[in-house]
Amino acid sequence: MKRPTIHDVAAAAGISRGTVSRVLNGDRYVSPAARIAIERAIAETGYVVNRNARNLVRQRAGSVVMVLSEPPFEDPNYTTTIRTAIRRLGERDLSLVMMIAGDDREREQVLRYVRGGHADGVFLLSTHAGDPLVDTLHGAGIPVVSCGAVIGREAVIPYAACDERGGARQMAEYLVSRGRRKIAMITGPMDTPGGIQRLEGFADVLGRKASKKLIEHGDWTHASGETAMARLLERVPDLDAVFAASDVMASGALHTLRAAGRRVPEDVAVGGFDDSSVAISTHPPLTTVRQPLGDVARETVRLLLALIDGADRVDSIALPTSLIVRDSA
Amino acid sequence: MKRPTIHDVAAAAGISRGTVSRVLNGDRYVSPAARIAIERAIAETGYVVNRNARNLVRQRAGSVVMVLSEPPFEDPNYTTTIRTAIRRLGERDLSLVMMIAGDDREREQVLRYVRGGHADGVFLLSTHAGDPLVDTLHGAGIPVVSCGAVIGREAVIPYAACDERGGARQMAEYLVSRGRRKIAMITGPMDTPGGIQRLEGFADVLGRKASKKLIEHGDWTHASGETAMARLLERVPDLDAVFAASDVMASGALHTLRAAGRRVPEDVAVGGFDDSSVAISTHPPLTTVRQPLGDVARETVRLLLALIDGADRVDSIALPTSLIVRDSA
DNA sequence: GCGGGGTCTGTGAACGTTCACAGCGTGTGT
DNA sequence: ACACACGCTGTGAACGTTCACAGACCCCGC
Repeated sequence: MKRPTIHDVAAAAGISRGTVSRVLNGDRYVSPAARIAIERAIAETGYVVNRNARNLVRQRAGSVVMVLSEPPFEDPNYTTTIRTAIRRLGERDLSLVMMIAGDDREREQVLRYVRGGHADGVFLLSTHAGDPLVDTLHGAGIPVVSCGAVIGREAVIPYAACDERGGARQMAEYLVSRGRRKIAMITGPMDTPGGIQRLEGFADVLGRKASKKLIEHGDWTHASGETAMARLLERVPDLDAVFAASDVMASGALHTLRAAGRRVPEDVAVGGFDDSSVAISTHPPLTTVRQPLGDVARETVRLLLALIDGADRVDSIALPTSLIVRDSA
Repeated sequence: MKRPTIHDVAAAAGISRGTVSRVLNGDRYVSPAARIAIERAIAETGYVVNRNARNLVRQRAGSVVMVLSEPPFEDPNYTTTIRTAIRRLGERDLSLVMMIAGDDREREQVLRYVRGGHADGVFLLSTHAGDPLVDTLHGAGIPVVSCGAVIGREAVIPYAACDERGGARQMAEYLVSRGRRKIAMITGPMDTPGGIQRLEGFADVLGRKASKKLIEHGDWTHASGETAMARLLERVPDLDAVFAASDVMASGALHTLRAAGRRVPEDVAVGGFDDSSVAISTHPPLTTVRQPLGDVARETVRLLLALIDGADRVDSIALPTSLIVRDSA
């Protein structure tokens, strides 16, 4: 009934537990005979190493904590990121513990958890500028990386992200190439990398034509896309294209455009960002920018593992996006 | 530099480590004087209990593993479920470890993890009928619950879920009450509770009018919604309503209907299920059935905790859904 | 004054590993 | 013949807790 320990394996194989530990950890210096005897004993007894004991003596946690900030919006992209992270960490026998840092109490909990040595590293997700947790975590002397840049802390928290700015440039260039002349933009919140950098990319291409009149700020939600579009139409009734920094906001813009009697894409072209599940649900389907989410997650984990392995610094990385052309532009 | 241990706290408070352990675990039988001395020492030293040591001696894992099956589709609902679960488990100082069981290798990994005593309980998510993991996990003698019923194992794996059948009934009744006469349905895969039970609820209301001609099966994807709708239109050109078992499939149906020149809702009413983010992105916005995702997750955790605490059986529960009326029906 | 129950405290052993160390053959170079 | 490295193995100590036990103290009733 009791779970077999390393002693049981040693006894079954007729070898000392030290040698069993050695084969468990892939040490060289163990004779072929001993190795196969032990491997058979492990199979027979169904032995599985006790992580608590191992981590206790090794002074490690054996896990990485992924910290979700709680944004007011739903991000369907989380699942891909989580999946990928689990996979990559699993290869190194690290488990992924999830935590939320939505309010102060939760931030305190995360901090205690990390300070208590319960994690070997921290994986930040969608953390916004000024989050108090960032500095305290970094100060705790534990490896911290972020999936997506942390605005204002780009230098201190390594990250992997998609090339937000380049992606926005792709979209802006595409709209221009299709002959659009008055192109507006609905940005994300300006304390997020997606909010700031997608606007930068837009401005890179449009130059002085990206006037303040043509810019509205949203908060990633459908509703904010609707109202931003309404304001833009009021200010610039003859605009012929709009680039929303997310598909969800683009779908909001579509609603407003339809209500105003504008045809898409004939009168107004609409571009989105993310290539989320919403992109193909709208009418017309959205031309959008796809992020390589799996790759971004994989790279983020790679950075974290490097830090855990002792690297004293690693370089952040931006991965290229791709333009997905559908009917809206 | 080194993390303070219980010995350091004991020394700082001038009390033995046994007593420190007692206040840590809320034992009665500790004098007020000792308690405050120790509490101050804990605060001063910044002591946090070492979970590995604690769990080692307690023979527990201190965590619950959430197992994601890998379905071919994206489920934006995961995040809500994960969030809620983390919250409730956190209150009991249990951490949430995520694992994926998409292929055999991963299932093996989950099994080893659980068999190795690395988890105190298992939280299944979106597991489909016939998943080999279910029986082996249950056989491992560890508490297992599921968020959403596991088809074919309802009796052995306790679960919390929304009232799928009742929700479908709500939608069907609503369509009938609006005067619709030829109502078709696009179901989910018939090895999932959402696939089976939503069809049952539909049949409950329509009775013999729910003929085979009016039923098509999808796989939750947008594309499957499109093709299912096309087949239905071919078979029953004069249908005046369609109920899709998910919003995503409903959005696929909308595309096909539009391409066929049908107006929604004038010619054909469309109903969805989930009230996901796509429900408000479509044109027209979807009338749909909302699941109380947070409550479902909370109840699932409650069941799991009860089992972990030693209950030998708990009762599964179904939570009521609500009809969200928008423009599509 | 004594037994006994309740409250509180300290101590030793255990949990299952890893790691450093010491030891033992066996072969190899001098 | 001797030293020495090399490959391999066993052993004891440690990691930081909890838990059972034993004992000290105090109060109460007789």
